[in-house]
Amino acid sequence: MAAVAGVRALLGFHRSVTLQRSFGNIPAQLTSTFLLRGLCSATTKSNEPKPPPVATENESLLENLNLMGVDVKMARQRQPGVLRKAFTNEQGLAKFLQGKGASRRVIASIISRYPRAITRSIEHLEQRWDLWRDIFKTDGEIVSILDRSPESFFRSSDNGNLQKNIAFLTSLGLNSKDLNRLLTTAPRTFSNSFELNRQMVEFLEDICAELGGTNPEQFAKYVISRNLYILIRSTKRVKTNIDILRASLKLSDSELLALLQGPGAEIMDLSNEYLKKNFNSLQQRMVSLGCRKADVKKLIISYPMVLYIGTDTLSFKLDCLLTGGITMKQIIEKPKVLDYSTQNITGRLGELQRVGYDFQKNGINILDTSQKRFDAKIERLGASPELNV
DNA sequence: GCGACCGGGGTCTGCCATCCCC
DNA sequence: GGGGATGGCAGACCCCGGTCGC
Repeated sequence: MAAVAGVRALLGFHRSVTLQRSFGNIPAQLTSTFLLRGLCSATTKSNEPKPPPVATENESLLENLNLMGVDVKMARQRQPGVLRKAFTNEQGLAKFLQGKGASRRVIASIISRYPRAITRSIEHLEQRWDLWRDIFKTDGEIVSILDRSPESFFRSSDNGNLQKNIAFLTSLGLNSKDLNRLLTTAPRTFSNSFELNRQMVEFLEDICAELGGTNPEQFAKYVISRNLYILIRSTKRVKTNIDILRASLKLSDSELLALLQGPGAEIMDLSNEYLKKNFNSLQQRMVSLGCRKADVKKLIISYPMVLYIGTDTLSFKLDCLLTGGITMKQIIEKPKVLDYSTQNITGRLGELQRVGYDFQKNGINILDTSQKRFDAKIERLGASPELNV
């Protein structure tokens, strides 16, 4: 047993120092094969080097990962094949990320959640990092995204594709600030194949042209900058949503175009079923409150984000507002009040009730203000109660 | 000074299915 | 057949402040 432990320790040492130092331009597989076979042969008293069994996990790799604080159970669950590989670069990866400012905890978490990260060579990592640094000012920003979404950085081994994506998105007129926001918010966009991103952009341009728009390129750019998740959705999903909106609201081409190149861009990526469910639920509720279908259309066109709110949340918000003395007509005229959290709405209604605020006389705009402005208003109302009635 | 209107910013991954290559 | 690469899906808001007109 002691001998085995010694070999593992030696193997780990070799893996972490000798081997990784030269990982750069040499394919990971070749480098590790040599070392592993050499060690195995030295401990089995056999002249025939034996490769590790194909279907079993690499013991020294498991040991290394455990020492690094990796959740091996999670890694096994996510990508079991990686643990069976004889040739990996976990120490090289760790060293690389440490050099970029990642903590031990972050590195372990990254590998636990996306084990394939340890199959990337140093050369690949350096290239990819440099490409990301074209968009971010500091290494720290990239580390925080890796911590959040390791898959976005490590899933693709094609740096050329990443380069193409950056060039393509830049060619759309997206500036460095837009790219920064895009990569921060929806990093998966940059791991998409260039072709997939191009298809979505072309799809958006086609939609604009079909609806009679005069500037498809501008339209696509607008939609992307307004909805940063659009490029990680399928064209099928977006198309279905557009069809749902058109049919449900009975929109003309120009009305639909205006909606999509306005606030409607933000709901184009919702799941199709969710969008339908929320629309039906909203319509049902509004009709039951005596609204006409035209009112539903008016509300959605002026505030499409109402379809983003889950049915239960929306129902609760409406209940709060209605029982607080606000009418449905007021909500339709001023739907942005639904933008605020239920907690915020209930809190403000309570405050306003306390000072005797009259919504019929003063309207409901007070609910759509920043907390600072709201507090200042409450203070004034408290000092001069006659203003409320 | 105040209210109304409006735009913008933060946040948003982990998993499964499929295809393809070795 | 195994594993890598990639496509696609579900999940489901909140808040702030600039500007302008009165």
